[in-house]
Amino acid sequence: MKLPTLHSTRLRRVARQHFGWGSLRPGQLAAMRALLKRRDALVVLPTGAGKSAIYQVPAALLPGPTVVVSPLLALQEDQIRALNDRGDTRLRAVRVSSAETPNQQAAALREIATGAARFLFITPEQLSNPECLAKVRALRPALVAVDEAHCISAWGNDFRPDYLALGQLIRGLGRPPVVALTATASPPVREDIVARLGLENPRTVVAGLDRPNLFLEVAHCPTEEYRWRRLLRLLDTDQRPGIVYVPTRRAAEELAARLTEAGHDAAYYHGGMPAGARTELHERFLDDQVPIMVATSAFGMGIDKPNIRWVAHLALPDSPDSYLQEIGRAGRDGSPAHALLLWRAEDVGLQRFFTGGTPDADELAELAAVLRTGPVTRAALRERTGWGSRKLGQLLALLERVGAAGTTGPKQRVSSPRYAPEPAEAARAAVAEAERQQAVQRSRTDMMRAFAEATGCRSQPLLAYFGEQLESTCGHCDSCHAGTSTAGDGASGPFPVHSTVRHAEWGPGLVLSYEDDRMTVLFENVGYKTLSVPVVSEQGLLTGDGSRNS
DNA sequence: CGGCTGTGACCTAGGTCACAGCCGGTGCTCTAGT
Repeated sequence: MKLPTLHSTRLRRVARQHFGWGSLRPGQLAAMRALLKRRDALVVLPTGAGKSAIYQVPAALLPGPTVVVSPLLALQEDQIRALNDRGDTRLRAVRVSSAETPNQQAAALREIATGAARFLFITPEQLSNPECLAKVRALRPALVAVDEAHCISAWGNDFRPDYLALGQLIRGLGRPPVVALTATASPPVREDIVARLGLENPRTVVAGLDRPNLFLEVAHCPTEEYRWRRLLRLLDTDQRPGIVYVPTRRAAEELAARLTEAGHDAAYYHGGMPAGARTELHERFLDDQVPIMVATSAFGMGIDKPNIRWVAHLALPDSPDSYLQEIGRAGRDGSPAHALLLWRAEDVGLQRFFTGGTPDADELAELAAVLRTGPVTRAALRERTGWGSRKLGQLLALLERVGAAGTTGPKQRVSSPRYAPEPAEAARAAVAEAERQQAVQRSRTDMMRAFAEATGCRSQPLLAYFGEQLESTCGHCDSCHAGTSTAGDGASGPFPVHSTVRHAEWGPGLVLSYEDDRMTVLFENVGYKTLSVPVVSEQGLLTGDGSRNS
């Protein structure tokens, strides 16, 4: 037997003495050791599996403060409270955000500088302020933890553009080791996180995507009335509490009212509600005061509640990524829980809309031309073009992606890099890039629909999407219980799983799985595709390059 | 992309149909006025 290393021993001691954790899981320990050795890490673990510990334990041993980048202020408050409630001065956490006055912010930074506090919680938006970045850099952080790292991929392109600049901002902090943490990340999302954050040879820990205590059930609903009746059936049999996900704010309000009227006490939650009401509902839900929460996707990030008994979807989610994230909130206590997807073909239209349209090539060319005149701030660009910050951020992100824009200098001004393409060419490339992103997003929705329509074991294709192979049928889905799951074990084809292949039109791709006579391949440029193995073989659609990725 | 709502045509009464227009998720931050 291998002797524990010095690092492992120190980590276990801190975990026990400062956090009261008697044992560490192998995945946790591997990531912690990497961080102590100043190596980057990428951690994909379900919430509640001890993700936070992975940065908190090494943080207590490193010779400098830890900066925690976290997306939601409410989530930060929970995390800070959890640390400070331990009453351990070596683990004290403070925050810099719009919720603090300038005096409070200065006091927080002072506490870190004097060693009175060890964790600084912050948003990407704060770090993108050059003055703030310089102040944090002066604290000489020893570690940066990026929590809910999938936001980089999910939000960076349009919704919260500062997420895209995070890699650049971390370099601006002096580039300490970085750990990215998330609960779900399919292969392209992982690649995006690694590329965007500039992680170098990260220690990657992925575990626990299969959840044996979670019963997966899917029902196609021909009508809205049928969907309603199926939901009522769930409410008649299953315990509380549970979450119903709906696609729109209006649906959340209307469904909660209808359920309450039908005798099922329900509340609603969405992003359009006042902050105070949201906080109160969140707390009431955690405190078992809300038996049924009807919500949009705004509800859930950071909800670490063990006893959620079921999660129902009253629309097809936009991707297996969102789906797994949302159903993963059920049954964290290990007791039986239920994930019910009630979908209609009509649901897809809304997702198509959310994917967005193609940006205007003329506007992209105009912006690229402005950037060639010299470095400008985003504010100046907004004034000059008259576009909103959302739209500007979206166009800049695309231009940056094709090498026609870059952020430089301590003032974070945007300009055209040397050897940037001509504006017309940059616009053409940016439109192509936007179309590629949309094709990938559409293919995610296609995969979600394929999952819903599948007749075999549910878990096998779902986990295959995330690059995990389940050796046999799962035994905890509707198909397995109905006996319709075909034994998919050993299904194979002309190219090994996880090998790289090439399609004449679609370019390079990664073989994810085989099921019956079909195979799923993830292509860089067009996203996920399901192909017929006989057709692939007979027509020689794919060529392999013999390499195997891990 | 597709569902929902409102409007007008139809032609002699108010139900039916076609069609245009609108709407739809996720949160940070800063600022002005109470």
